[in-house]
Amino acid sequence: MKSFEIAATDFDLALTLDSGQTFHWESSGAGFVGTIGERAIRVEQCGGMLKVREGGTPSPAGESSTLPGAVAHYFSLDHPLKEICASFPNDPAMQAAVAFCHGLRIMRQPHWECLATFITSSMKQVAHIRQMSHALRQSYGRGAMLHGSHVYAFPTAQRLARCTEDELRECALGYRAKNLLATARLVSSGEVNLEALARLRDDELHAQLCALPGVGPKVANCVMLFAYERLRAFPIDVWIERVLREKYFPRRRKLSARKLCEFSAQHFGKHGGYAQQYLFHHARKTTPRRLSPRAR
DNA sequence: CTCCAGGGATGAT
DNA sequence: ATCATCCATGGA
Repeated sequence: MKSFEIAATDFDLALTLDSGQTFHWESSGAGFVGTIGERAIRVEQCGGMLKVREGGTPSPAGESSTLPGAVAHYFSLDHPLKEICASFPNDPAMQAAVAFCHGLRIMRQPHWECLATFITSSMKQVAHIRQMSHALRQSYGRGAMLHGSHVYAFPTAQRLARCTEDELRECALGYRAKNLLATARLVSSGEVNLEALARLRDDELHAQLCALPGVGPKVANCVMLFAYERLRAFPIDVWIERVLREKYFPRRRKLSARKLCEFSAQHFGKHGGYAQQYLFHHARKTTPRRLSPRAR
């Protein structure tokens, strides 16, 4: 059981983990428990420091990197956040989002874990995506012990490829099960090499990801941004589309999705993905939830 | 009960 | 090339 601290300035752990880019970290007292790849981790922020503990069974393959290095890499503590924010356009919506999201970093997630999770994300709220992620992990992921409780890694493509569609449906995936299974088999067979895709240019990577079952432009951009460190990638979901239309094109009818995509690509610059994440999280956390029918 | 969610695949214009 | 429809599931 290893334990240590690392410095983390301009970083807000809770904000980052709650921003809708990863879906498996759970609160544990003042900290969080989850996995970084195959490693079971507890991490707690104390000012500018991260207290980290690694739990349970070491991974069978053995991790090549040191744990402090893996944590710093996973949370992208090396990203120059001030420079990134300074590159954003200077408009009111963006300023409000930046003020709201201080310390939010775009993480570097494992390729397969991120791809598989976002395949399950279509037409699902964040809470539902978390449920599906946990179900897949508990059913098919490798378990480890941490603080006397079980922590599960995300299942490998090889493991999911051996499942039936019905088995995946038991994790409440619905129609997404078919796509996840098909993509898992492509990755498992080696027909698609997710690590090799990292060498491609942005447009080529986007095209290759969109060729996978269950992956369209939006999911491809999420995977590019959250797993391949393509900080220009700008996923447009229902929230961001709403923000763009309301804040950047008020009372303009007939604005195609194509035009919104072109606008966001040119307006938000080389770190557009960061800008997108700030706008997304700000909108999601400040938009009042609809009253329940019962309350009215 | 209804409405909607970090969409994508498919088939019709 | 754009547009409509369907797809399962569960919170609010």
